[in-house]
This record gives sequence, structure tokens and C-alpha cells, in this order.
Amino acid sequence: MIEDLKKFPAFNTCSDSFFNRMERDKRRLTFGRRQLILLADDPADRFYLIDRGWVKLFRETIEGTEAIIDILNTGQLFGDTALFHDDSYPFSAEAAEPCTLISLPLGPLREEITENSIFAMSMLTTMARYRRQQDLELEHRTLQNAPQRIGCFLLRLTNQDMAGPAIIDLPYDKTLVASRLGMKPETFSRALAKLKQDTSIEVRGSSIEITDVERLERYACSACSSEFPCKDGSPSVA
Amino acid sequence: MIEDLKKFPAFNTCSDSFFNRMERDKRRLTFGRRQLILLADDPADRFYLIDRGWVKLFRETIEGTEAIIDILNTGQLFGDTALFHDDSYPFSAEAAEPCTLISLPLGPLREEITENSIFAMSMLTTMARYRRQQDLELEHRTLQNAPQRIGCFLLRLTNQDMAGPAIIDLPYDKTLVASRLGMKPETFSRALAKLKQDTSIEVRGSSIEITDVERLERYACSACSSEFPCKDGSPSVA
DNA sequence: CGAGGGTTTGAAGTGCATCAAATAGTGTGG
DNA sequence: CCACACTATTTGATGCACTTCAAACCCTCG
Repeated sequence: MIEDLKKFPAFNTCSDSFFNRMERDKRRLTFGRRQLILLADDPADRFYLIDRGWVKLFRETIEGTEAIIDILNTGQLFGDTALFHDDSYPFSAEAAEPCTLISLPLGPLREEITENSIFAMSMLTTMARYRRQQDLELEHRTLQNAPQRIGCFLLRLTNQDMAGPAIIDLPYDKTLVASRLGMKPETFSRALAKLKQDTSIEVRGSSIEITDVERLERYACSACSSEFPCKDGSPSVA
Repeated sequence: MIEDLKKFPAFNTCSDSFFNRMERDKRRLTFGRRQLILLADDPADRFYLIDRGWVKLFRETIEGTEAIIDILNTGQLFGDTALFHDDSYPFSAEAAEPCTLISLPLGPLREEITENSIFAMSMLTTMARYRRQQDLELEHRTLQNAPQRIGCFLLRLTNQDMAGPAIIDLPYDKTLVASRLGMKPETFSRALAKLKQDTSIEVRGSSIEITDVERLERYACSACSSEFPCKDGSPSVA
């Protein structure tokens, strides 16, 4: 059904003919944890929409060390930028957690961009927002220490600005959160302990209770140029 | 004269009416070293084209520490993304070196994007390329140490892949290069000394001779996921 | 129950930051 | 053309944050 696709905000401004063309070549895929979805530099003729689950985008060096580019969630899409990179993917992707994806052809996407300027504009907006996000990411790496980065990460997992205490569950394992934040698992463990001690959060396995959101904000965001919860609108395109 | 604007690759695909509208409200500006050009979160109705010189984009925290977002050169433009951020600039900008800019109104730019889908596409391409650049930047911070980052930076300053030795001049002062690369001036100084020792480059003030480009590549790029000179096509929009 | 991956803890090392001070470089006015 | 003032850069000594390596612990799941 076309409703499948229409529900994604990324396609808000798309034309009916776009949905029809997409619908004709839609594939639903399931991936298990750690399963490879696509490889950097592979020839690309399709892009992906996350229906549910978490996807890790990364690149790796010859020696096997990997750099995480982003970890995406339900509703986000990826592989679309292959359009602008000579039809090859600029990163590899694998399932961080079990996930279901919708695979779609790049051709109609390209056509929609050229035919529907409203959509092109919304795509630009998404890209610009993502770019801002990346700028922040770099800033965080530069200005925040490990415990602060974790605090910031936790804050961004909370549902915006509800004042009271919040309970959150880490969406994927701590090792992955660690490298998402640019640190080693051991460092993550110790930094989380320090964060706990400094801001009185409660940690029970992968579930974390933030008893005092404001206190955590003061602790984590003070080193940063963007005042408050630095989630700036979450990107829906990757 | 319209030729002023036509020479910029960023406007390659623009319509004549775009150039006419721009021409009508074009301003040429000169800035001295360290002079402020625009302030983050300022209301924006214009964007800038670098005719000559270097411009530093940055954000700063309340305590005054700053995070450098990028340092742009002749031919690049900035402030255009205000279009996608509620007409305010997402960063501050100042002249890293004396520079001359061309200030242009955002309105006609927005119109051109919606009216000229080829231009919209080229803008998307530029954004995608920039994004890739940012991904690399983060990777560098994560995987390369200080001397390697300097080496990589020097390589990117050389004129592409001419094999022999190369002499380059640092385009702005070492303190700024340092923070561009995410390190302190002292660290930069020591790291450059180590790089010199490890790859036999010659340093004379701000002029650096790379006697063996390949050796430097092996030294700097080995930690990285992108093999060779990781300049991927320089972005022309910022 | 036992195997295996994820997580924590400990001890030791490394790289970069910090603070302080010396040195080199640059532009100015006399 | 020189001396001074000011800034950029280097050097040294020390500290801290994060990493590394190694081992223990824990949890889940067959």
C-alpha cells in the first residue's frame, strides 16, 4: 500500500506520481543484528528507509578500525546521497539492532527532485539541518569531555523538554554508544560512572533514570555553544 | 559587471534572470584580518561570496572558547544556508586574513532554487559533497593523531597529485591552523616538529617543503578510511 | 550448566593540554 | 634605520584524560 510510504515525513511534499513509481519497485527487508546492509563504494541504484530499528553508518580503514558516521532510527533514510556521489554509497551500513527497511529505487527520487521544486527545497532543508548537526557533533568532540558527551547523548534521547525526571533505555549496546561518541568501551564505562556520581542519575543496566534533567543540562551543555538541548530538529535524511 | 558573478562555479547553472536580480543588489566588501563579518543567530537576508581571502566560520560558548566550523577560501560561499535555518546564520564569520567579499541578497537565491531545478540539483550536490567532507573531518579527529592531521592538512594544500616535491605556504597563521585541526598552538608546534622528523619535510616559517609526497601520504593517510589524498572535490558552497 | 559476548575494573602508558617563560617576528614611530 | 611594543611561535615542566592491555565479572541463551 502507498500509505506505507506516505507516512514518512521525508516524503511529505512528494507528488502522487512519485509514490506510484516508488510503489512499483518497493521492497521490504529485514536485517538481524550486525547484518551488513550495504558496502561503501558499492554501485548504488537504491536507497533505504528505516521502518523500524537502528542502522549504523560507518567507514573502515584497511586495518579494520571503523569510524562511525551516524546511527539512524525509524523514519530516517540513507543511501539517497549516492545520487550525488556518482551512484556509489559514501559509507557502509549495517543493522545496529534488528531492523526492517524499505528499499526504493534512486531513479524516481532523482526525477522527483528535478520535477518537484518543493521537494527539492525540503531535501535541501534536510541536508542543511543535517549539516548543522554534524557541525555540532564536531564541536562536541572538541569541547566536551567524555562524561559530558554521554550526558548530552542522554539528553537527546529524552523526549524534548518535559521538565520532570526521565527514564530512558539505551537503544543499542554500550560498546556502540561508546564509539558513536568517539570513545572506547572502557572509557564509556568509567565516564558513565563519573556522570552518575556528578549528576545523580540512576543506572540499571541499559536503563537510565535522569532524576534532575536541569542538573544534567548544566553539567553537559555548559561546554557547548548551543545553549539547551542541542537537538535542533532531527534530520530525516541521511 | 555580471561577469563578476558568472565566474563563480557555484553559479554555473544559474539563469540569466538570477544574475540580473543579483547584479541589482550586489555589494563588494573588504575586511581586515580578524574583522567580524557576521554573527551567529543574526537575522539574515544576505549571503556572501569570497572573491579573495580566507574566512573563518565558528561558534563560541558563553565562556568565549570557540569551535571552528570551517575556514573558507576564494570561490566558496557562505551564509546561504540561512535560507534553511529560519533566516538566521548558524555560525559567526570573521576574516581569517584580509579578504574581499561579494554580498548578495538571499531572496533571489531562494527563487532560483525553486525555479531552476538544475541549480537546485547542483546545490544539493554541493551540500552532499560538503557533508562527506564533514564526515571525513570527524573521522580524522577520531583516527588520526596530531602529526598525522597536520600531514593530511598539508597534503590537501598541495595542488592535487603532482608527484614530485611540493612547496606550500600556510594560508593563515599557525595558531589558526592548530584550532582548525582541533589542537592547541603548543601541540601544533610540537607535532609539526615530530612530523618534520618522521617524514623529512622542511619547515621555514610558514613555508613548508614536502620533499617526498608519497612518504607523507603513507605517514598521514594510513590511519584513515579513504586511501589517498582525501580531498574529494572541494566544496564550493558553505 | 557452560559458552560467549558484553561490561566492568585495575594497572600502566601515551598524547595532548596547561601553565609559564623564553624566543622570534612584525609593524610602528621616532 | 633602529628601538620598542606587541603578537606569534617555540620550549620546558607538569598534569590529566583517555587508551591499552589484561583479567574478572555478568548476563543471556542454548
